[in-house]
Amino acid sequence: MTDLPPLRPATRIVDAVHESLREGILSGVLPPGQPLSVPELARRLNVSRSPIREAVLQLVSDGLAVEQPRRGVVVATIELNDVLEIHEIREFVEALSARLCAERIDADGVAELRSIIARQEKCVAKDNAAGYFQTNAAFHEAIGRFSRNSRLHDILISLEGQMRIGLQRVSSEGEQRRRGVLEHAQIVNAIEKRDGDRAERLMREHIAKTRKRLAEQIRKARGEVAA
Amino acid sequence: MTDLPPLRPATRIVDAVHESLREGILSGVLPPGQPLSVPELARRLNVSRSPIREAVLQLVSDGLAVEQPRRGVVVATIELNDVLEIHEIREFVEALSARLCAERIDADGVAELRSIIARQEKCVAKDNAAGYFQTNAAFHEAIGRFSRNSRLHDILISLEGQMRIGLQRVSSEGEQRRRGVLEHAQIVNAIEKRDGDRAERLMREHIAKTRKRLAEQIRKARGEVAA
DNA sequence: CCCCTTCATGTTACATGTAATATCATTATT
DNA sequence: AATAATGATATTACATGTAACATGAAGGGG
Repeated sequence: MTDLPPLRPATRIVDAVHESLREGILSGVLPPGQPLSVPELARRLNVSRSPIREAVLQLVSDGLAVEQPRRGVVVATIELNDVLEIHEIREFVEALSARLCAERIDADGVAELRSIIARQEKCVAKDNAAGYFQTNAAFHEAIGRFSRNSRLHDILISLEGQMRIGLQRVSSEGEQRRRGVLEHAQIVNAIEKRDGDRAERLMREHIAKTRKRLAEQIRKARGEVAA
Repeated sequence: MTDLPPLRPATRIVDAVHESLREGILSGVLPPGQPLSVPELARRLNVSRSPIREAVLQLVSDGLAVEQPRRGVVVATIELNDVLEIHEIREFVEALSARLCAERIDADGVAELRSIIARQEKCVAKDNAAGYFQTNAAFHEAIGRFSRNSRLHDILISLEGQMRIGLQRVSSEGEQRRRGVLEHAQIVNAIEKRDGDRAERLMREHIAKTRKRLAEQIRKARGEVAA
C-alpha cells in the first residue's frame, strides 16, 4: 500500500488553548499587563485548569507573558527598550538567515519570495500599513524557513511574536515602507544569484536602519524626560 | 530603613525539579533518548506528578528534551548535524555578543574576562580538557552577560545547554585548545579597546573555525556511509 | 514461520481537591 | 488624614483521581 500521510495527532486541549491565547495576545485582545488567571480562563474556555496552566506556562517560555512566582502570569509588556533589544539580535540572525537562504533555497522558494514582494508592493501603493506589516512578517518568516536551520527559525518566530506586542509603539511612514520593499527586492536578487555575502550584508543593513531609528526614538524620549 | 534586597521567593518544587533534571541531562546521568516518565520521576523524587510534569515541559522548551504527543518526553538527542546548526547560529550571535560587550563592559568586567582566560591557560598547560571546556563556557557566558541584552543572553544559554548534550561527539586536540585560548585573549584585547568591529570579527572567525571543523566531520562521516 | 488479535501494564492528558499565600477593601489606631 | 491591623476573596502550587491511549508480551490462526 502506498504511504498515507501520518495522521495529525488528535488536537490536544493544551495546544488549542495555547494557540487561542497566543492569537489573543498578538491581536491585542489580551493587552500587555493583562493577568492570565488560570481559574478564570478555565471558566471562560470551559475546560479544566490543567491544560490552561500548561498553555500559560508555554506563553511564558515563548516570551509573550511573564511570571511572578506566587503572583501569577501577565501578558508581557514590550517597551521601546525591548524592541531595540530585539532588533539588535535580529540584525544578526536575520543576516544569517539571508545568507543560509541564499545557499539553500530552490527555485520554488525564490518564486514564493517574489510573490510576497508583489503583494507587499500593492500594500505600499495603496498605503495599507497593516498589510505592509503582515507581508513584511511573511517575507522574513519565509527567509527563515528556507534557511533550513530549525533552531534559527524558532528564534526568529519567537522574536517576531514579541515584536508584535511592542509594535504599536513604533511608527512607520509611507516613505520608509517604500524603501523597505525596495530593499526586500534587492535581498531576493542577491539570494537568487546565490550571493550569500551580499544577501547577508543587505539584510543586516536593512534591519540596522530600523534599529537605528529605534535607538533615536529612545534617545529623544529619554531627553524629553530628562528635560 | 535602607532597602533590603527582596527575599528570594520560597523555592518552588517545580524549580528544584527543573534544576535537578537539567543537571542530570547536562552531566550525562540522563543520557539522550532516556524517557522522562512523569510518574516514575514523581516516585523517585518523592513529590507529586504536577511539578514534575511542569519541569519536564520546561525542559522541552529549553531544547533539552523532546516531546512526542501522547508518547511522552525523552532527553534530546543532539546529533553532529544539530551541533552544526547550533554553531551556524553561534557564529552570528556570539559575534553580536562580543560587539555589544565591547560597547558596554566596564573595567570590572574586563578583569573578570582576563581572570577566566588565566584559568583557561592553566587548563591548557596541564592538558586538562574538561577544565578547558568549562572555562570556555564561562568565557562565552560572561561575554553574553556583559553585552546587556537579556534576550541575547537567554539565546546563548539555551544554545550552550543543547551543545553540552552533543559535545561528546566533538573531538578537540591540545593544539586547537592552545589556539582557542590565544583567540580569546585577542578578543578581550579588542573589547578592552572598545573596538566593537574588531571584537565582532574576531569572535565570528573564532566560532567559524569550529563550525567548519564540524562541517568537515559531517562530510567525512557521510562519505564513509556512502562508500 | 509470520501476522493478527488479545490482554496486561504503564503513561499521558485532563479533571478536580485543597493548603498556603497574595490582594484588596474595610475598619481601627495614632 | 495617614498608617496599620483585619478579614473577605481569589489565586497559585501542589496533590491526586481517572479515562483514553500507547506498548509490548502472550496466544491463536493463516
